Amino acid sequence: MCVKTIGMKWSDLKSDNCPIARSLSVIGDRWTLLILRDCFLGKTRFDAFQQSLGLTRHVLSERLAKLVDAGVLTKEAYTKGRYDYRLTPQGKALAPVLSSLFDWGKAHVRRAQGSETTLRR
Amino acid sequence: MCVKTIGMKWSDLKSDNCPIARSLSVIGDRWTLLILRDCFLGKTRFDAFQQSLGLTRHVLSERLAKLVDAGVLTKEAYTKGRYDYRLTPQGKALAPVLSSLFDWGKAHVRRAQGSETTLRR
DNA sequence: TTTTATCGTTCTGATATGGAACTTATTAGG
DNA sequence: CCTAATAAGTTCCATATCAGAACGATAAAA
Repeated sequence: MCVKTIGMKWSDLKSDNCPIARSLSVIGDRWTLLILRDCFLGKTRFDAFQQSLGLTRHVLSERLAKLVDAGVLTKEAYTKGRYDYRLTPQGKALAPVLSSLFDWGKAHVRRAQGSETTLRR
Repeated sequence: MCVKTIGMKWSDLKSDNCPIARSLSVIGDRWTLLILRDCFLGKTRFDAFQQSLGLTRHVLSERLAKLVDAGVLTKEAYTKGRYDYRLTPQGKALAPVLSSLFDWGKAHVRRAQGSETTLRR
């Protein structure tokens, strides 16, 4: 199934023989799957992601660029300098991944105490 | 489905309302899903994971401890100071997650050029 | 008894992330 | 028309995390 490699780094995953590793090379970075979750929920804009997730603009910018580069999202200007990010067919094909994560989280991970903040800014 | 929170950090995910976010609080760290893949492939020991993945002992140690703490793996001494890590039922329930990642990677992520190292140490 | 294997911890330098301010262009309001 | 508010980043710096290597402690093997 998967072949042993030596001294592999996280950034080398994209050339791994294992499809799981290659998937993670695209969507395995911190925040990326949550960005995609928001995409499935209909969000398309930079600020919408940023406000929903609370990650920094810098990281969001990098993650979106990587997803566009990987063909998971498209970036289209709806007017000059403002963009919509939308799932490509390849991105939509991630539905089972998010779905299985949803199921597992619901069944097996209890909510920890802490900020129940439903607050909006 | 998921509730907006403000100024959320990665470490706050465990108290998020969204099951996907809570799943990622447990298995969303770098390397964690690859460690679990190896568990599904029958590996049980520290060095086996380390040699397979090439991550540092420090990070591996931390990830394993977190997975044990979360109830995804058990840590059992097979002799003093040496351990087997095995999937709990909760851990085995992650099979659909890995399966969907496998399918998506196989269908949608081409192998990049680069170290095709099938070498062993 | 010396060596080797296992399972870590510690140290140091590199990389990634968080937080905030700053840019540039675009609408919206008066 | 002028000003303010949005949108989508970029830049800067402090902190957190990671990679690489060395160090320890215990246990099995030679």
